[in-house]
Amino acid sequence: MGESKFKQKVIKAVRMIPYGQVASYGQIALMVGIPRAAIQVGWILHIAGDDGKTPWWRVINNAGRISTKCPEHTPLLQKELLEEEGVEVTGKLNIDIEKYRFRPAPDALKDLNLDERYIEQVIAKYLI
DNA sequence: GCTATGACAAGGA
DNA sequence: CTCCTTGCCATAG
Repeated sequence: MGESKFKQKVIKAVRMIPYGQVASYGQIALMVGIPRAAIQVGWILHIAGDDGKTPWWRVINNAGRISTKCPEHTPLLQKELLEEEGVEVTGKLNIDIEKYRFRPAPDALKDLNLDERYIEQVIAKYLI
């Protein structure tokens, strides 16, 4: 399986999101070391997220909205999966992202091979 | 190596 | 609020 580090790290980061919490695509991109690759995160989840082990439904856009258009993984399905975990989703697919946002501990980020300076940036953006 | 493609993000109209 | 534009960058072909 000659998969890229990027893909492996995205999957790993998404699996870190706890039950009942959510992260944005940009947040995952930041966590894997490529701050502006949010759209690639969506692409990875679209292709490889549905493996039964990766909670793709816990990833939404930073505006707090469900943004999948995939016919196999519909917005309604994502809404239902989130609601099963206690995440409130409005009829217009809006979520209070700050209320449910995954705020990883700095130690957990070290598992993703990031240097300390970079971890400070991640913390500054999402943990404050 | 180049072009096209986006489950994005942020800012403007 | 919604819609559009620009910036972005990993893959696929």
